[in-house]
Amino acid sequence: MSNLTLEDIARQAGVSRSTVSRVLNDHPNVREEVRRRVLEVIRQTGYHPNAAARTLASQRSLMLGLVLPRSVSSFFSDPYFPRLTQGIAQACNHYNYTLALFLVGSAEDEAKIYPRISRRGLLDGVLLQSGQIGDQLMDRLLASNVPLVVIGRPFNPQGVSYVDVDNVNAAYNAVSHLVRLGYLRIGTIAGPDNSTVSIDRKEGYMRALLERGRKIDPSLIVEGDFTEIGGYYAMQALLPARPDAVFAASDAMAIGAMRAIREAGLRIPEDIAVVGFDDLPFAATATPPLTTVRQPIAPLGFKAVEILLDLIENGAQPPRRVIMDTELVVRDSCGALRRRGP
Amino acid sequence: MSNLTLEDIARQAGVSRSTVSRVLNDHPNVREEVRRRVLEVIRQTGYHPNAAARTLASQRSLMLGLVLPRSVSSFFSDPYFPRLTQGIAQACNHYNYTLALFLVGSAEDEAKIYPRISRRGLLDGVLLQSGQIGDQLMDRLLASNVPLVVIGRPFNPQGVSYVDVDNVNAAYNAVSHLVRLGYLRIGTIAGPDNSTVSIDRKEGYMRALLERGRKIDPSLIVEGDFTEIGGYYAMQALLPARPDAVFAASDAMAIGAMRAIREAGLRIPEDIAVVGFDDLPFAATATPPLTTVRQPIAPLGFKAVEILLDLIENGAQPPRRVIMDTELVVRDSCGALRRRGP
DNA sequence: AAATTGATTGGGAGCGCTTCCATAAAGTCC
DNA sequence: GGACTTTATGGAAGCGCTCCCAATCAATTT
Repeated sequence: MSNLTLEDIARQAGVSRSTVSRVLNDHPNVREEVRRRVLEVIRQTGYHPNAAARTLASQRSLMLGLVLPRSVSSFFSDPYFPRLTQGIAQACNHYNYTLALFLVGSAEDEAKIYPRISRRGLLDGVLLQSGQIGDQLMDRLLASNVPLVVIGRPFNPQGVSYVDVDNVNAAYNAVSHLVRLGYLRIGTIAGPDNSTVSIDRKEGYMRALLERGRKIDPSLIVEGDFTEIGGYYAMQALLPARPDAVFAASDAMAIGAMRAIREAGLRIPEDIAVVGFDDLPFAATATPPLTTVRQPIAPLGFKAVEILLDLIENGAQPPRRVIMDTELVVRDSCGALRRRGP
Repeated sequence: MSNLTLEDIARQAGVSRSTVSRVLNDHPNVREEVRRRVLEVIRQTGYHPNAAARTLASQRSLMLGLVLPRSVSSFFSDPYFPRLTQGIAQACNHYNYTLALFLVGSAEDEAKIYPRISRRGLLDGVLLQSGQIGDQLMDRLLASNVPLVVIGRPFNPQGVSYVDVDNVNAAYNAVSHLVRLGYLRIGTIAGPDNSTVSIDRKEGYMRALLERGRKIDPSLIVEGDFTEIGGYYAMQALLPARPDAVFAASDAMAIGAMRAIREAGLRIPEDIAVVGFDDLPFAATATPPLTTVRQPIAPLGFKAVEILLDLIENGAQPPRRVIMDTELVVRDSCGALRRRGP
């Protein structure tokens, strides 16, 4: 269709290339009549400026990268990531940026992807889902000087801009709620110990218990991997410890836990109460409906983009930090609607 | 870090720009010793070629676009899309392409996104999830002459390359299975009538019944929207027609239907058997485990990329078509394991 | 030994845009 | 009404790469 160039448009509109460029970029100082004439030619010819040429000349690609590291690339088994991606994509649309998606599936992928990310002239900035502790990717990106926003607090946050929710506090509130309802043996299905999310949520769990003078019983703490099936196995491992309530560090794990509880012939919440984390759509329609911590996943992604654009515009110093609020959504699975706390 | 250019590398290695370029692009006819010397300088300096300049000079961006149209942007509520995206991303990694993701969330988004997609010099090709019938996007893309592969048969497939599964046949097999099990009032929760997937699956449903001399009872056909909640409401609408089996056009809807059935105080599969479509991970862990049609979602995405690269390489004529196989996965929800067919 | 071939290398012309600078035209001021 | 701004436009120099073409030189052929 259009192998047209600025030059062609300029000729047809009887102006110079510069003027067409000004029109294209909404620069002031173009006579209204000229602007109209140029726009008309553009419309008629169906001209679209060449992105690569623009990027090369202006040194801005209007493109952001979203990197989902290997450790989380089981990924699309947890609806958290699609939601996040959606929020990010919305923000990109809104601010007229293009989103490049990098799913790191393997070490091999990582080797291939990294040069592409750090290649100059491709991305104006990078969003990185924080992964495992010890993941090299963040350090490499940081070193490459690309504007970078991390989603989820990195283990080593010096100089890094990131967005997150206050996981400690959120978990603290959820578990406190169980304590108030009078449960005595409250367990937790934590995430893998090598991520800050997991650590923070477990921390909140422990703090809620300790503050009420409860002891921490290690047999009531098991580790899952944020997936349904992981929660299922974790719950099976937890059952012998006879918990009367469980705080799962993700909704997916909570659903798995509920399946394990039912299969063991126990009732929710009468025998074991369950609280999750995320408030994904299926939490509300689970049987029974899941009490859970709502975190604003898509808004988190949206905000991350806004911060990234700020970094691109105004430099990365000082690092920006945004902590978003969570909310405990009380439904049936915690027994609050049936039981009275002390 | 690197505002280095080819020129700098050339100077440091004592060769010309051309030679460095040859090394970078694995051209033959570079003396082994020179190649090594150049690579060493590149390694030492941490040089990465500028993507925009490359694209501009070579007229290839090594970037593909994935467009998910508005009609499916409820999107991440159905795990189908994440899976598909994953398959596509894998293929992109494998073939060293970068993936740009375009989630069309609104009419406004579409207006903003379309120019970006058709802007020359950004994408070498486009993957489009087929959306509603009458969606303009495909026609516009087709008209813009970008290499294009559609995922899911488009309503008007002339000249279009696409990948799909044989939905008619897959549905036919699923419903035939229910017929063989002896169910007499087999209903279906179809997808919205404005997409080819829905039409094909409904077609397969009807064909399976008609071929066995059954009548089509319109009250046994209701429409969902491929979501869990849509399936839930559809099932509620279906209950008065007293079906003894239901074929849902997606697993998400099947899950919703099962919830509605349970809430009505009926048992699965004793009172109503359920069959889904997709075989998403949660199908296996549903209660009872869901009998469903497995379609190779990620491989479909992978294949779509391969076809697209073929189009880019060898031209779009003739259009390529790939239909992948499905498989009926028999679990508990259809009652096959308890009941004997005639 | 002259001619031909083939493998290497360098030079230079773009790719299609942005943006700085110079220039021209049109106001503005006392 | 001349000196000075302000506004609008064109020209040209890149942005950093690829790739064609010509040049060089060694190896091979006749």
